[in-house]
Amino acid sequence: MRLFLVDDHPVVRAGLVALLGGEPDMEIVGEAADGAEALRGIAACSPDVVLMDLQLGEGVDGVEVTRRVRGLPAPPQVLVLTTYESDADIMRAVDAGAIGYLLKACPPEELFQGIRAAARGESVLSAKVATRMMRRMREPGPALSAREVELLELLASGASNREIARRLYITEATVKTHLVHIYDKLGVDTRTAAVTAAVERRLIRLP
Amino acid sequence: MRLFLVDDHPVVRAGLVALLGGEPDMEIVGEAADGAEALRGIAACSPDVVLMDLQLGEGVDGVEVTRRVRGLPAPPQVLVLTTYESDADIMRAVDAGAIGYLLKACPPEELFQGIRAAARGESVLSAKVATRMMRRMREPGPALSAREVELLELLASGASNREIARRLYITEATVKTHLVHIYDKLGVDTRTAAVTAAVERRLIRLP
DNA sequence: GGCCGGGTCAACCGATCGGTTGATGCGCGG
DNA sequence: CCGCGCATCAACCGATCGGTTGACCCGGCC
Repeated sequence: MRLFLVDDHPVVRAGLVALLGGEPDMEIVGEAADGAEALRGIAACSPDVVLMDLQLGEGVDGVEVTRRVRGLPAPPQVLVLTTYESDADIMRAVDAGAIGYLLKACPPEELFQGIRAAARGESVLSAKVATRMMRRMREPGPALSAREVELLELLASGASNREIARRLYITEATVKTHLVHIYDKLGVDTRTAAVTAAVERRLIRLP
Repeated sequence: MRLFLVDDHPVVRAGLVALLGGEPDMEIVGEAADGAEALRGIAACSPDVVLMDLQLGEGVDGVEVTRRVRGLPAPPQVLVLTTYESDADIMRAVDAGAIGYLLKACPPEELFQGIRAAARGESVLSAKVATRMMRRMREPGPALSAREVELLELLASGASNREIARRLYITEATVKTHLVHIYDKLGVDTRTAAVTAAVERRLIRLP
């Protein structure tokens, strides 16, 4: 089984080489520390599975690399191996064509089995990730309306209700109504908590 | 040189073992995946340098472990080795008694030299971290105190003044005084704007 | 010793926010 | 057609926040 590693941390790459070196059925045919290097290397050495970190320092992020890798002719499977477990990260990675999502905190045996599963074309999720996904499925996330997101962005800039009203050509009363709905959907009860919750769920993005 | 590793990621521990194993002057005398394990292990095997991750999963965080380690009789040097580079993380780690702050993304050679420097009692910072510190020094930017950053983090969680007071064991009056100073230094006039400004300037980091 | 900055606290005031109830109009789909 | 969600507005109330002034203690520095 031919593996390719993409991770900007030399320590992590060394760890994977050390761990996977003990598995006789696995062979590491290449490594990369950033997106450009990854795309070159993967095209050159045609691995079976790519282990992909989502955060790759300054350049392109792992999601975009995953998307491009999956766009290659006869693409390898991409197995995400990262630190984070936010809903947004998971959804974006899966959307980009990743076949699985493992956390770096997972025990080595789970990693080995995950790689073998990915090579067979089976999906694999870390226990914590799977739990989160299931919960999200069961509880259909209260989607914010476009208008509510619009308010949220002004909220994040620190605008008062009056300023929001002026910028959106509505009255303060309407702003307050929207805010109540937003608090409700995000499960918070202050404007500040709403902003951080929205940023964490990547509903809005700070400049 | 006796080293102790504290990191909740098996992959990272394996990587450090693999990398440091190639250095003849370094010997890894113990590892731990969480705070409690770390404190027990360090007390037992008296290392020269502890490599400490700041994020340790569910339990105590690395900053608190660092503080307690430095409180031991004849404590080892603690060298932080982590992924993040926000001012808040750096300040809290240094405040807790860490002698250096390296990023996992740094090249192995920088890591080796950093460990040797830490063992000699010299401070060491990753290039990126050092750059950030220098810029902070040079810029007329009004530096927030450690206490103010602490408030800012609670602010970002959406806590009210009363909650902040309770969590920090001070009164609401003091909280308000701090907030006025924070608004002043960040050039804003609402708590929400303070949070977004702080996140943009990487004074704090959202979970 | 004296100065200064950081951290702590107090009292006060007006402005704003959080929460509620209730209401109107509009578009969409069963 | 009628319900439902979305967006809009109004009035009200208590709680909280933003801003000010003034005060104390402590540690570092000149």
